[in-house]
Amino acid sequence: MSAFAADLVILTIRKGELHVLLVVRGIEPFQNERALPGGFRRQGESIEDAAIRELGEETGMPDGLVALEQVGVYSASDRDPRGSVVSCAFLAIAPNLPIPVPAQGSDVKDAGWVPLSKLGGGEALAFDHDRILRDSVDQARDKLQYTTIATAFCDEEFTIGDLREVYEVVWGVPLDRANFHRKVRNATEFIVPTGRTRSSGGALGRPAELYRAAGKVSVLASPILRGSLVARR
Amino acid sequence: MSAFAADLVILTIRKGELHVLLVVRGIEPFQNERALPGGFRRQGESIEDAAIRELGEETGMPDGLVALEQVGVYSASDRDPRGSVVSCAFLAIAPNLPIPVPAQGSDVKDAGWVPLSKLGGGEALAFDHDRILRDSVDQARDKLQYTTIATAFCDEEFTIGDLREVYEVVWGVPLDRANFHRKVRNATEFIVPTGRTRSSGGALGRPAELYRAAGKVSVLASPILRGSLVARR
DNA sequence: TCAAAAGTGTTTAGGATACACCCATGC
DNA sequence: GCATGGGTGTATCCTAAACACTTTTGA
Repeated sequence: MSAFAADLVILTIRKGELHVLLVVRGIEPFQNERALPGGFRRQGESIEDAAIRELGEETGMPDGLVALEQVGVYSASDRDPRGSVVSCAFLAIAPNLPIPVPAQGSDVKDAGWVPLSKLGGGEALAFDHDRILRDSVDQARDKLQYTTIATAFCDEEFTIGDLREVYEVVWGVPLDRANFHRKVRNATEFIVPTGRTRSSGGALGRPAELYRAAGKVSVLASPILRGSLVARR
Repeated sequence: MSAFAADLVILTIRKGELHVLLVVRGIEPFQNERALPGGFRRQGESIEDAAIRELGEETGMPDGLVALEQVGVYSASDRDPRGSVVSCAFLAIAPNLPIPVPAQGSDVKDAGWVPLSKLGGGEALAFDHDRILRDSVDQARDKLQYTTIATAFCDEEFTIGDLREVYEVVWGVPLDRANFHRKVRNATEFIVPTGRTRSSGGALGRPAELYRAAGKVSVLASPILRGSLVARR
């Protein structure tokens, strides 16, 4: 039997740490084990449609909440004990996502945000999902450098501080505040000012200017180099 | 009916121009029209295995001749008139490839190298292969900037002039010879000298030092910026 | 000895770096 | 006022850019 599935790596930042959305499987194989959300494609569905549908069923995330990006296809013949299952992995990075709630009658028992630091090494997930998760996070780290994908981690409107937090959390290094500000401010086709500032929010200090993404995710003419913006002290 | 296929975008440089490997289909749908090589996955095969097998059958390229890289999955429900066919697209870039020869009994009538310049816009290829080709070439152009993939376009041993030709042909711009030389020579984890020089080859002038790739294709710490190396005159 | 291609030197300009220093707000 | 985070100024350093120059071969 040959089947086609989608698996999703949904990343978000919570309390200054990178989290991934995981489910606990309610059925065999790998019952009661943790896995990435995902499932089988149905007739007439594109694989992207299947991914969005499964995300909604298994975690309650509404359609259109996140933009999906393909990571790759996983088709090793031994990746699923049920037989030949080809899976397409998708990556999404989004801010302030709600606590997931599996739909009644779905194949999962539970769903929740798990900090990546709590998954260190080892065989933590079902199927080849450890590998898929690692590839996806690597892709996210690389893409921060040379694309404008970081804006997808933020709200519609965001401050440069919000954007910097994305880089710091995903890269795991502190960046120089002043130089980061200038770098992204001067980059073309990255962020555009809205003219508003963030008045409320409980944050201390001077209100920050608000920006929005300049357009679709694109390749940066001048990359945000990881090595060079790291703060020394 | 749902089926899973692989399509291949094989690029090479011939006479200073970027060429793609195309076939003429021998069966319906799109009989007698040009398409990318590719075909259906068989039981127990990974999708990569299927891609390599089809490449051999349809164009006579031996196994292991090229390293394949995933481009993406194409699964729109109307992309194939036969019904629901999910295709995974692969990209390979390689030097000095032979003239293709379709195997007897394969589904293609002919195979050959076609310069990209002869395909300008329009609906030149079967299925959604125009789209797949465009996405693949875009990916190759971007990856030249921030990965060491250009070495995959060259032979096992190559000169810096060979490497520069890859950039110039794929990007379609002339680069400053001297600055390109220093940039790639000083980049870490890109190229390593072999100590030999290229004596023969019919080329005029001083023999060039030979290099080989430093390792697997990786992300460059300092990207080869397209805009900045372009020669002005 | 001449043309052709490889490789190196050198000046200059612009951007990155590492800070120091102001600005605006809540308490 | 003062702590906190946002924003700007600036001296220094480093690399990219432009192009002249030298080296090594074949004819």
